Amino acid sequence: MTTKISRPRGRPRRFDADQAVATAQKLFHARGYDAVGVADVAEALGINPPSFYAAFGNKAGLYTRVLERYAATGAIPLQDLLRPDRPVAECLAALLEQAARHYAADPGAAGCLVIEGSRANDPDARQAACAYRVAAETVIRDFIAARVPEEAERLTDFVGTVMAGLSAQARNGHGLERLLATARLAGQAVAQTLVG
Amino acid sequence: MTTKISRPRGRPRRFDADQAVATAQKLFHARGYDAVGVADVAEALGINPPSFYAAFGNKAGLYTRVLERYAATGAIPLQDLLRPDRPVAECLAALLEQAARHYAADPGAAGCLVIEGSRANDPDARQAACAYRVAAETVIRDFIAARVPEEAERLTDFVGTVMAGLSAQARNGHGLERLLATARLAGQAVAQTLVG
DNA sequence: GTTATTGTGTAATGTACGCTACATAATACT
DNA sequence: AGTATTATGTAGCGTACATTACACAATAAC
Repeated sequence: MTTKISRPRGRPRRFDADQAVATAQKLFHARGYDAVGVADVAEALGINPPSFYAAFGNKAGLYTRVLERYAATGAIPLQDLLRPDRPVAECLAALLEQAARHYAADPGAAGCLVIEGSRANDPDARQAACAYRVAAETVIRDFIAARVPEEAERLTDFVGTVMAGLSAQARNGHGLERLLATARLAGQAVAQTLVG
Repeated sequence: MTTKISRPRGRPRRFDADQAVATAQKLFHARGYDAVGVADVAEALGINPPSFYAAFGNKAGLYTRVLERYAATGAIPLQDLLRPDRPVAECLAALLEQAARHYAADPGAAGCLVIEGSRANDPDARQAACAYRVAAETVIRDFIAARVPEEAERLTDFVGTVMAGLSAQARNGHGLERLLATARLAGQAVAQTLVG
């Protein structure tokens, strides 16, 4: 007995929607939301625009699917890095290091999908990406506030700023070594703050 | 005897080109290169597209004029901040603080014109902005290398990353206080590096 | 005054993009 | 077999944008 529910009614799709989202994610990550056209996505999937719109509604709809997939599979695992049983400074330093590795991992990508998506010209896409960015910031802020409440705002802003900077520098061509060196320096700053 | 050279030949312009560049700078700074259309600029200037193209060639041509003006009048004065007679850490901290103040100064603006322009979708505009960004990085790197050569690469990357992050956070709505707090924390990290 | 030169205004062109109308194909249900 | 349902393919619509053709206006040189 497999998990396959009885086949749906009409003509079957010629393409897999989840794989389409994965392909679109690569495109959006490499070129940014605005620079990727629906025609580009359709061509990459080997389908025509109507099939695309029947499956995803519109371009922004596809993007929300991409963001969901990124959050679920591709994003930095905040919950694993920000552990209540380890020093706050250690966790934040690990987060910054992980960000550096993450942004340098895929040479075809350009920074963080969410951070860069927050700058899209399309209002719908921008708001969708911003929501994920704010959510991530909230997780970080809450983590810090539970342990060092008086530094939560300042450290959250600092970490967020450095991550945005790392994403930008990854887009500017910085490789793993340079990003990592920058992230470690920032991590030391966090540690210094939490000691003083 | 004024500086006015003899009037040019044909019909005089109805608008002042330099003031037009200033107006366009505001638009580009507030909305970004891609989001500002030629029609927007023309409307803001009270002229029609042909007058615009006669004066500036094309949209990218106007943008190069805007960048020149920004570098000459609106940008952060690197030469004043990076002084050979003061400690390197002090200068870099002052630079970061100045960046925070700069990006928060105009609520209508969105970050650094050059840094944000480096992300434009239009290749011509992007390359033009990137050239200014690279030039600024070179000034910073040379300044550090003349005093602390072994840290020049690392500190330049760190300062550049934080500035890019500050510009992004300014776009995200961070005000002067938050940007300044972040910049000061980063400045302390620089000082810490140059002591250790 | 005439002519050459330069800017302006109207109106349009070409192109790229998001999106869709419509006829047709492929499948499940009866 | 027949019908309802869903997807596909062709082809196109509407819009926004950068850019320009062309006739006309304003000025300097002669």
